[in-house]
This record gives sequence, C-alpha cells and structure tokens, in this order.
Amino acid sequence: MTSLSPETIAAWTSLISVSTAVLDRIETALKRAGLPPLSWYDALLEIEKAGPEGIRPFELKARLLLAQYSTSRLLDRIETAGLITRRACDGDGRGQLVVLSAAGEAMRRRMWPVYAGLLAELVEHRLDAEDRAQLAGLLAKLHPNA
Amino acid sequence: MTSLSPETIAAWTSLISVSTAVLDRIETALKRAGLPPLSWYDALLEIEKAGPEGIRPFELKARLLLAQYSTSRLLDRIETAGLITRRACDGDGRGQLVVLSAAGEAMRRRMWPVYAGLLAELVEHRLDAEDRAQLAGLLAKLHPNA
DNA sequence: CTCTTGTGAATGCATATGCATCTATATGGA
DNA sequence: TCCATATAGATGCATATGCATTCACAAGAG
Repeated sequence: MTSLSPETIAAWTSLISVSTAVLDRIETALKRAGLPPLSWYDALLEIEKAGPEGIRPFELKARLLLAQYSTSRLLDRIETAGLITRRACDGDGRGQLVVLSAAGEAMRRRMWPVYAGLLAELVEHRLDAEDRAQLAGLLAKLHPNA
Repeated sequence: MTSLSPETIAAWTSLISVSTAVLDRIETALKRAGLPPLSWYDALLEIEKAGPEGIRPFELKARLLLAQYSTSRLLDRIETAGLITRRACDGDGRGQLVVLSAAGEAMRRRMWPVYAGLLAELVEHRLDAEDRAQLAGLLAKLHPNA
C-alpha cells in the first residue's frame, strides 16, 4: 500500500483545485468578453513567437502538451476564424507551416488584458515577491522532464 | 496594460503544465489498468466520506467544483456501473441521496494504488519534507475563497 | 390556499474530445 | 531501385461537455 505524506496530499489537492478554479475564472471572463477560449491564446502566442517562418503543428503539439488530433482540430477552428494561415512546408511534403495573421495578433492582444487581469488578481496579489519566487522554484522541481 | 512579474508568469505556467502533465500520467495509468477516470475516484471518495447517510448531488458538485449537469451525468455513469445507489431524499422531494455501494468502495480502493503510486513518483519523490510543506502553504494562499 | 420566485436535478441539442485508423510523404536498408 | 518502417497530419465514429431549458418541488408573501 503506497503511503503519501499529508503534505503531499495537501499540496496535490491544492494544486488541482487552484488551477481548476483559476482556469475557470479565466474561461468565464473570456466568454463574457466575447473572446475565444484560453487554449486559443496559448496557441496564438506560440505561433506568434515562431515569427513569420511559422511553426510546424507537431512542434506546437509538443509545446502545448496537446494530443495530435487536438492540435489538428484546434488549428482548424483558429484557421476558420481567420487568425492563422497554413501553408505547405517545403522540405517536408507531409508537413505544413502555421503563421499568425494580423487578425490573429490582434486577437491575442485583445485576450491578454482579460487573462493578465485575472492572474494579477488571483495569483500576483495573493503572494509577495518572495512567495512568488519560491512557488516558481518549487513547481520547477516538479516538471516531469527528468 | 496589466503587467505581471516574471515570477508570477513562471509560477502560473508551471502550475498549469505540472498539473496537466501529472493528471495526464494518472489518467493514462488508470486507463491502462482498465480502471475508470480520475473524476470517478474523486466522486467515489467524497461519497464514501459521506457515509451511509449519503450525500446530496448539489453538495458533491460544490466539493468537486463541477457544473451541475456534469455532476448529474457523472453520477449517471457511476450508477450505471453499479458503484453507487441513488435514493429519494426524505425532507426534500426534489433531491436525492447518493450512497456508495460495496462495489463502489472496492473500485475506489483498486484505483488508489495507481493514483498514489504516481503521486509518490511525480510529487513526493521530487520534493523534500520542507519543500512539500512550503508548497502546500503557498498554494493554500491561492485558494479563491477569500 | 394560491401565486410568485427560488432551488435541485435532468435533458435536447450543438460542439469538443478520445480513440483508432487512414493517407501521404520520408527515411533507411537490402 | 524497391520495400519496410516511421512520422506528419486528418478524420469517422463513439463518448463527453457546455449551454439553455425544462420539470418538479420548496418557501415565502399576500
């Protein structure tokens, strides 16, 4: 029987409930503002970071921790909304390159204040500078890379 | 323009990626073991804690941070699997009381080692006792109650 | 008692997700 | 060159989720 310390349980349950609650608040606020879901923001941001060269969907999938089919369909929806363009990738006939459109950049910028406002209210304001650094450090130890 | 400290951003992105990655590992492991999803575990545990008196669905909804319709349908599926019984609630004709069945308790117990094993590997082992206490404390400050 | 309003729970319909599979191209070896 | 295998990406089908609405009962006002 695997046994866990009470602190592990407390940390884990808080981790989940905090992330769920904050995500929920963000999604609700975006919806109320007539904006797309947070997943679009993350995608738009990664695509924007890739610049005019564009980014390959499999690369995006890795960065966003999404399943392959989720990436494919998320890009479908974002493309339908006119926020990206997909073009064939020369050098690899199987692939494509995704590039942000001007409307895509505008959309990401419109989403940011809503997102950042809630992070300020729900994260930044509840921790002092030392706490924030400590929390970031502790969570970094939990990254499942190793 | 709302501005956030780099530590806030780092803490938030880690919070999300860690919770996503760990949940993912847990869901995958449960599936591979032929067990139901983690959401069932959480529900079964809350129902078990309520004891033979049972628990009202709206109470469960609050504890699990679920939408009303999600709760209703989750209970449908769990009931279909024979893990709970729902009976009318005397004193409130609108309501019902959900009680864990023996099979439900057995299922929760079968799920626990898989769940706990991964929490041990991915959380407990990566932090020393002091880190765990600190992390739990910091996350407690982020609970959106206040 | 009756009417209005509030609350617990279910459900029809549209959209999103997960799984498995499929197509097309790439790559490495015989 | 030809074949086997691997990788990028899309998609059909089943299941789950979100939204809005609905139904049933509760509670308080008159």
